[in-house]
Amino acid sequence: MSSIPQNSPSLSCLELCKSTREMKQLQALTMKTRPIQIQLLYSKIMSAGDFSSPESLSYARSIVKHVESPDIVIYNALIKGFSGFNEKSSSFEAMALFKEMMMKGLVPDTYTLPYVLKACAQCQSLSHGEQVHGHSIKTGLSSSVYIVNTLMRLYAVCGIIVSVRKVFDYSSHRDLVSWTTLIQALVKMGHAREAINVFFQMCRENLIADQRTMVIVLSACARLGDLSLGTQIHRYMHDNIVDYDVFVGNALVDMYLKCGHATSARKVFGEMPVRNVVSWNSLISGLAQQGQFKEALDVFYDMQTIGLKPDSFTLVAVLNACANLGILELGKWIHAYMDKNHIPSDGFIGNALVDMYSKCGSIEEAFKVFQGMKCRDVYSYTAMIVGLAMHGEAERALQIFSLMPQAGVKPDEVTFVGVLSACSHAGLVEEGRQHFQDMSKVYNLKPQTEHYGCMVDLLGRAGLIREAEEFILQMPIEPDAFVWGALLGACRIHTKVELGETVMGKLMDIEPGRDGAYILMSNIYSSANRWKDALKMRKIMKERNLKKTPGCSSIEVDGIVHEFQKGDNSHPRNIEIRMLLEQMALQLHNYGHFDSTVLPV
DNA sequence: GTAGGGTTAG
Repeated sequence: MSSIPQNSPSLSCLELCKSTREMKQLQALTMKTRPIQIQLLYSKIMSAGDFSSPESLSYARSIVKHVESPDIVIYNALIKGFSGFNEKSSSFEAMALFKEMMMKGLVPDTYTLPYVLKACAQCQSLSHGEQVHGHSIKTGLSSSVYIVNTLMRLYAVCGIIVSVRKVFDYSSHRDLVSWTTLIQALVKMGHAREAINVFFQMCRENLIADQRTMVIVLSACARLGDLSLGTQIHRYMHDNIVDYDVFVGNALVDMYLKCGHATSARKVFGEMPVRNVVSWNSLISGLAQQGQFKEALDVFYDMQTIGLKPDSFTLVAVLNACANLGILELGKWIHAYMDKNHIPSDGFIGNALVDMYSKCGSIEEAFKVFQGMKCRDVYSYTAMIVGLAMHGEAERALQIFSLMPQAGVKPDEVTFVGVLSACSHAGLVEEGRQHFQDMSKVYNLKPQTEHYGCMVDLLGRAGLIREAEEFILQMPIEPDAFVWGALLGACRIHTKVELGETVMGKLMDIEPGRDGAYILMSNIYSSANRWKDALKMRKIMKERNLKKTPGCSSIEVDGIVHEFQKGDNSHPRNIEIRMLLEQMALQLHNYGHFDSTVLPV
């Protein structure tokens, strides 16, 4: 390059270029004249840093093909450029360039390797990454802390925690980024407790965390749902004067909610000097996860009021709240909003939509969304199957299930809860048995108590009480209240007093403080005309002051949500509602329906 | 010119 005279006309023209387009024109001219100037031109393009689009990068790459001997600076710049896009083809290009430079005998430096490792990480290309790792050891570059950290990152995204740990343990230089990357990798792989231990170890080595470390540590606390730990970390931030930024604030809001402390979450949220859409999403979805659906919607309305545009995370959380409150109107509004803003009903949001429609009683709308989805994953299928089962459409639920293998979607444990409950509702004993068997034999899934409970329910409803009992005795895991409860339910339907009493004993051992079993048992006695015993059950419940599971329901009429709790008479139109309920119960009674749960209180 | 951050479903 030094051979080019400083007064070269093309160089001075180059100084005047203001855009890639102008440089392209100049390049067309120079290409024909002196090849060496292409390299100069190219260096200029590099320093202009116009790599905002893959197109401009490809263009730069195409120029390099004309350069006789590109140097390491050019390769580094190109590899950096291609590794800067979160796209597989770009990452592959970066890796190809790395190979190319090696073939040309150029020796990568401490800048090259982090760039190319970033590309490997982006497309989770472990084999390429391992080659680069090997290369770094051979050339002695592996002592560079940047290379150590990008190697750890690579193994972390590939999910190989052992290798992350190895690189960390064997490296002579570690900095805050190394520790943070290790902590992050552990959290990601579900070892949150260990991540926290590593954080404390880091503190013992007198390193002070910064915001990025704190965000990850807080996410570990959130995963653990450990409030006292989370609070301790919050205090650490105060003591070490770790400044809040919006990321830290969001992580705190999320942590407090996942630890079940909505008050602190709201306090942090309220004190945040800057909030973004993620802050709002954390609060809304966190409240919904805590079962505070109405509160979640109130926050959503506040967000609307300040004019902040919801994103797909917001919409998923709001749909979740709608589903649980049965607010079809708002759910439909969200759907319309999506259409208007060209948000496709795919992925998380499509699944949330299916769930919302089916829980709000619009099973056909749910089906429409499900059918219109471009890609369906196990969540989509499960939501649809569970929804159909809930609506008593067992045949259709099982039909959807049968489509899963050909779609290449593997059912999981929750899918089978849907499948088995569909069989149970439809009384499909043989089919249920088959699916239960397939669960472990074909799909290699371990049945959990929910699945055993479904089977007991299935057998029990069908009157196969003895078999249901044996089924429980043969369980490889400890039966819980769900399983015994299913058997007690069967005893109620088929008036099995003696067995009911035995099961009742088991349930009292497991869940002595719950009222459900007493109510069922009392109903069993009533069915057997043993009124005295039935009354005794109710009396015991009162005496022991049992924790009542509050029966709760809600309905939305003209945009207003009306919530009802068991024994709650606070609704302004309570009297009218009670009268209507009584009439309905009477009519049901006249039609031969004697279920005590619908009789007037 | 190099590395580490938060929120979503059945």
